[in-house]
Amino acid sequence: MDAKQFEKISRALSDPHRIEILQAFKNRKDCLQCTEVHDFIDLAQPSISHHLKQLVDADLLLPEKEGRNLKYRLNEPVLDNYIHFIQGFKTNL
Amino acid sequence: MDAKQFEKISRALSDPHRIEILQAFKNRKDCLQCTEVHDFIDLAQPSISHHLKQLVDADLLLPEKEGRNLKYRLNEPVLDNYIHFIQGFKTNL
DNA sequence: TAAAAACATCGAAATATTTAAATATATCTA
DNA sequence: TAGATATATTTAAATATTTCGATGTTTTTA
Repeated sequence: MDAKQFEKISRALSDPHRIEILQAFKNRKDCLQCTEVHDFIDLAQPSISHHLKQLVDADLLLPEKEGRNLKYRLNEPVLDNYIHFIQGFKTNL
Repeated sequence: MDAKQFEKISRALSDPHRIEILQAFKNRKDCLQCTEVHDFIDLAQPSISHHLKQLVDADLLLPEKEGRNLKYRLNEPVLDNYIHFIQGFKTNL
């Protein structure tokens, strides 16, 4: 992961609603539906669409179209790479 | 770490100059001086002061005053807590 | 003590982000 | 096929962030 991607992911992680969306994966076997997000976040539909787009653009969520619905999977390898980048800040001498 | 602190740290990490500052710790035994930052980042002094403040406010850097100089240490425990918060996004079922 | 050095703060301009209303598109169902 | 449902896009307003010049504070040094 390069610094540019790290920056983009960090920005995606720097909003309370987007954090809430990601936390919704904690108690879930796999996917999250767009509509479900609407249930637990008090924002207008275009705003939720905007936030999900940020997360997808940062490669944190992988969208899967199912008819007129959209399901999202968490991109765990990218999370791991992000964590690895942070570990690199640490002094190793 | 709560979501609010996670958000603040993420925001602190979402700027190319601040990432560059943190990366400077990689090849360093311990501290980083304010003046040194000025050497490798092409920004006016108030801008660098602003970015360092963001990092200190996010608790990522610990400032230590030494006369008229300021030294910074990386707050590794906070980095670890931040990483732990991210791990919590992962599905654990 | 006067000047220099290191860092912070204020104020303002440029730019980016968040939000929602209005509207568009795609898909499903009756 | 008409209407309903799910999601995206456009536009605009409100707010936040980044940057720098000017200036202030503190500490060192000549």
